[in-house]
Amino acid sequence: MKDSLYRAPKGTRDLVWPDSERRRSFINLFAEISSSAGYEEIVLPMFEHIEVFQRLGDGTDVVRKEMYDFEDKGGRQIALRPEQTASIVRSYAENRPPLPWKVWYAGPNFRYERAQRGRYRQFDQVGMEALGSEDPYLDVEVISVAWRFYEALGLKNVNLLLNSMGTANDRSRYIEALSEYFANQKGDLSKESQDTFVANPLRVLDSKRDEDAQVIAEAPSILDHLSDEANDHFIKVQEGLEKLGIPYSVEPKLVRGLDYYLKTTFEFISESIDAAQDAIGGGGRYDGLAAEMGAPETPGVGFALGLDRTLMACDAEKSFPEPKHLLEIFVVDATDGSHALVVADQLRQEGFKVDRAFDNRSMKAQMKAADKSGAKIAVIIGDDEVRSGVVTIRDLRGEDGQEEIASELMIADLRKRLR
RNA sequence: GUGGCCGUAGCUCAGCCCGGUUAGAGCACCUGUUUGUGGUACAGGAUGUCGGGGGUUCAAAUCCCCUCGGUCACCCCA
Repeated sequence: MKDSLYRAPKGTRDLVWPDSERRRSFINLFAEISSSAGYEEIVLPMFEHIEVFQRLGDGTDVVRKEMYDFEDKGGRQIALRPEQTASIVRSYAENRPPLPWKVWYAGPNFRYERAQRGRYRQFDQVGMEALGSEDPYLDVEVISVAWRFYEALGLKNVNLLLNSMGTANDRSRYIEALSEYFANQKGDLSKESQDTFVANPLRVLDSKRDEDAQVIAEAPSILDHLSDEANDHFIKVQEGLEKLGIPYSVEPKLVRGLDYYLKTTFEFISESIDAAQDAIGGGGRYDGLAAEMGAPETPGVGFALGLDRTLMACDAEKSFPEPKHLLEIFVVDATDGSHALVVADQLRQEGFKVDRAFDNRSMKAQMKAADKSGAKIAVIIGDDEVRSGVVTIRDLRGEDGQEEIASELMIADLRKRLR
């Protein structure tokens, strides 16, 4: 079967229980926390016209080489979404909801790249976006929701890295200064970084290669290129975080992968993940993006968290544990299975969580199944019980206790035991 | 896209370097010891085209090539 075409495509996988349920709980928790901050859920298409994502900038790898794009039967150029911020801004431009517009989302994104642990071709993100305000405290709110979410998951070793990319003007002045610097130091850069420099000078700051460390360490800092406007904004954000007691470190070399960020950018790093993929979330402000999509100038700020990576961090920190089966009752039928059919249905209608075995297996086999199911109680029905109009109720957890109860008293008895 | 490692039963893996009887172990699964009772113990049982294709050879899980997949690192990102 391993060589078969009938398997999940490269970079994808099936989420089966308990992972499937843990994912759902994760999203539910995020929904609860973000909606308590006034964010409403938005459900977006999983694919868009490719132009929507090309707005992310052709200097980004997400656009250059990771796009899952194809032509549909109507000849449209379509791309599976590599992230959801672009779709949200597109939705904003299209629907023009009243401002401020605060939304949260959860769902899969797609990037065509080489898979490895914590990096898949289809991967889930949860995130939120707030459009319509330039208030630096909105940046703080967005960051704080992410932070409180990590806390709610029980994560302790998360670091918040903070930076500012300045205004559009600051950003391009900085890129100029950086380009000039790197152009002079070119000989000391690794070959890979020299290539990166041509495509996107900012990204050189991201290099993890030792040979680049020296050049990068001495590179000009964005913080020296901030206008008063951007600098005031940045200071307000830091003050806000301090008011909330959220620790952060300013990281002037933090360059996020998407080109649309202005002013505030941030990233959450897990210290617990023993892999290269330690960025578990990130975001920032994108005040220019709405105008690019044909809407009036509208500021925006938001973040996205990777579900898989965040759960990797949870595993490492032994927090947000896997769910347990919640089965309460297992019906064992030693006659022909018809009594289990009726009793299981009856108990389920009463609100109990009930399972049973099929195929007329031996009583021993059914008891084994009952034990493995995690049920607390076995309701046993055999010929004797049927004759006397009773059921045997056996406690599977504690000591070997079992007793016969008249059928009509079964529900009352089970309720007493389980509630 | 680049490089390293890996791919043997449902799962975790041994065997591969030094080709050669019916390819093994543990766990899980099924049956029995207990003809109506799980969790422990003991006994027994089923399961593999040794990832796929090609080659070398009298003979390939074992050697060579290609391919697919996984994994780790780079690139980049969640």
